[in-house]
Amino acid sequence: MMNTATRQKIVMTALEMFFVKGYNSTSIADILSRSQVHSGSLYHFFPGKQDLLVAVLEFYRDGIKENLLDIAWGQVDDPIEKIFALLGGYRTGLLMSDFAHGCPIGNLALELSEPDPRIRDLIQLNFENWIEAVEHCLDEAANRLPGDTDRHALAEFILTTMEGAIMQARTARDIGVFDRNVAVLRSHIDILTEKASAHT
Amino acid sequence: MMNTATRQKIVMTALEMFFVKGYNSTSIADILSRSQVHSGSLYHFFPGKQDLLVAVLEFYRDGIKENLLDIAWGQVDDPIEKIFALLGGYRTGLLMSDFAHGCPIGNLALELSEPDPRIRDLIQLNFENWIEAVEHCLDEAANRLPGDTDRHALAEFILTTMEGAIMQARTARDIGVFDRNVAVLRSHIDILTEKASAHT
DNA sequence: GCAGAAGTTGATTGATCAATCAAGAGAAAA
DNA sequence: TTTTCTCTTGATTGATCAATCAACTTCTGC
Repeated sequence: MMNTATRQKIVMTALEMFFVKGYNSTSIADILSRSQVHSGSLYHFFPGKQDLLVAVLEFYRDGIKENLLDIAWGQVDDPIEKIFALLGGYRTGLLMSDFAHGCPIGNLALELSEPDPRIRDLIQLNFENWIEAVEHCLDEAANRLPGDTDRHALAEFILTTMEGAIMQARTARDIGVFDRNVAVLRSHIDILTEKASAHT
Repeated sequence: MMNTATRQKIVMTALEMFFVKGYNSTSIADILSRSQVHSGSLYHFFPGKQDLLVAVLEFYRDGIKENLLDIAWGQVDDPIEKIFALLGGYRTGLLMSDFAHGCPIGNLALELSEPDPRIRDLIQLNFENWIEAVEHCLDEAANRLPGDTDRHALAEFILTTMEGAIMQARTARDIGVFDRNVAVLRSHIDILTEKASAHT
């Protein structure tokens, strides 16, 4: 796959606009005017709007480590604190954007009810990568959790908490909802670690 | 507010289409052809598309008890089981619609990032009513929970779990994700009730 | 029965949408 | 230099969008 400067500019612009305004509400004309590119160039690289979304999701998938995990985990070593640092990254995103940025993938997941299979698979893959990263943290902390803990299910549940907490915080425009949700999750994980340490 | 047969037919059709296809992806023409109503009649009752959405959200708000809670709780007395019966209702909706129906309000909440204040307030109100209903269940079961339980925060967390679980289940088209999420929530609440009973 | 209000019809409007395409510029290979 | 391929330009297309409106019918109060 070629990657000229123009192509990259289009993908970066589309990424931001799809994630803030949503896919359907972002017009090709929006992307063209924002990125200072003409329609012919866009359609030279992408057969249609859907293919542009595919490129955006592939770009996001390939950048999850550098652009999300490494930033959130720069200062953190403890695997369980890494999980909450990740959630804290989304908290910061909410506050800094005045609740405009939530979870890019979550927005698309609900907006595109009957999407192109390529798109559904990429959304699913982005979820799976996120879950896998959290699950890896839980694996690192396995000795602090009860032996029968289903760590994959717990990682899925942490994604669930993040997505639901963002949804409610954005609607209420109140970070308190987000914080209370994370606090309940924290208490659940605290209980698990206490249980595990009591059994040793 | 008047409520002719035509007006109601429009609201019911819009309700279903907004909730399945989303607001932006549902055109007025879609609603007109499905409801067998002509555009002049629609615009006689509603100044614009946004006002139709307002009417839909008001209708949903007013019907939450009869159309959601009473149905889910018909056979259930135990307050904690009522909560899981409510979640089971969404599970059934997912399965029966082949993952087309999720949570109507959740979809709109993420789709409309910068909505009309009336619309944002109505979405928020629908969330609050749902949380309040769950919180009332928790209040009924207060003696089975630890004394320091923040029941409002826990009710918010249950909404979070429901929304996040639906999002993931729809994306994966797999009810297993939903079930695992609910199982983790169930284990959390079980731990709380065990804790409370140990202290008496 | 009559007048005015409420509701209906459906062709039509202008805006905006995604997408097209012919013409040409620029770079690279021969 | 000539040829070939990649990339850019921007006017244009037809489809679809939300919304309008004047003419018409039905209902309601008197």
